[in-house]
Amino acid sequence: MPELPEVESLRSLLDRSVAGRTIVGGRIGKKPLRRRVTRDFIADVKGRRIERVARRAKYLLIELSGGLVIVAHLGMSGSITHRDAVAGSFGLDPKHDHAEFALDNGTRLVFNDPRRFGILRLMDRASLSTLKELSALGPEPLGSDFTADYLADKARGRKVAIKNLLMDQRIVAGVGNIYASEILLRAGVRPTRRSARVTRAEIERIAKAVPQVLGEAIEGRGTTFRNYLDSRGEPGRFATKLLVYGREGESCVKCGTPIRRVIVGQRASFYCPKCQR
DNA sequence: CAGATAACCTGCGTGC
DNA sequence: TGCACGCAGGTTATCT
Repeated sequence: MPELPEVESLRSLLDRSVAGRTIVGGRIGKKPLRRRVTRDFIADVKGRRIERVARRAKYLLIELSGGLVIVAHLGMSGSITHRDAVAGSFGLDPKHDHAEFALDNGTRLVFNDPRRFGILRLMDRASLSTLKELSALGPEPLGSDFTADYLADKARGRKVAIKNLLMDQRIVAGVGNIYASEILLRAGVRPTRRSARVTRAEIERIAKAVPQVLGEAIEGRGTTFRNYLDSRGEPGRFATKLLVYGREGESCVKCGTPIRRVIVGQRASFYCPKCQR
């Protein structure tokens, strides 16, 4: 479920709550995650300290002492919750807990993912850059190398719909289905437009909207559209700020025109036919 | 090569 | 209540 803002919110919560703690034990579930088989690496992380929690695109990087790092991707339905010894399961079905790390203060980190599209693996920090999934990623959307010039260059000659271009992690890393619709509303561009046909002025508006929308979502601690919860079991606050996503038939907040829903690249997309051309 | 499509999973809401 | 169906915030494999 999570896109960049949800992962970044998780990162910052975890960095404050578990950095400095030592992993004293845990367990890895029997069912493998679908995208990457998770071997039982509890013995390898036991006794190591969590130095910091970082992020690259939608990947969470839990850096451990001794040069190891736990790479986690939440897929469509994953979450990582930080629970104390007496806390419940945060409403998550324990049968989808795939990993649990016990910390030296009696709390634990739990990776839960019903659909098992996520990734959880342990690697050497030094070999992180060789990880295929990470090395293919485009620039961070909140970084200085994601610019209108860059986006214009990537859009040039491309027939793919602009919304698909924004969701292509090799172009820019972190935009997912919800925020792509929100970004294009703010930029005033229909999601179906072929990338090569998007004008320079529109590209500039999109390049500006990307960090704006993602930044505001991070401030709101992400979006809870259905049931996503952060590491404390709390929903994100950005859901109330979604202006088009999930609002088919509702009036556009800017002009009152009914919001439309179309499928672009197999994904539901929402737009205002008047505000977006 | 770019682009389109199917596939990987489980759960939930809807309508009959 | 049960059941079929459509839908879900991601990514990859496999076609044309």
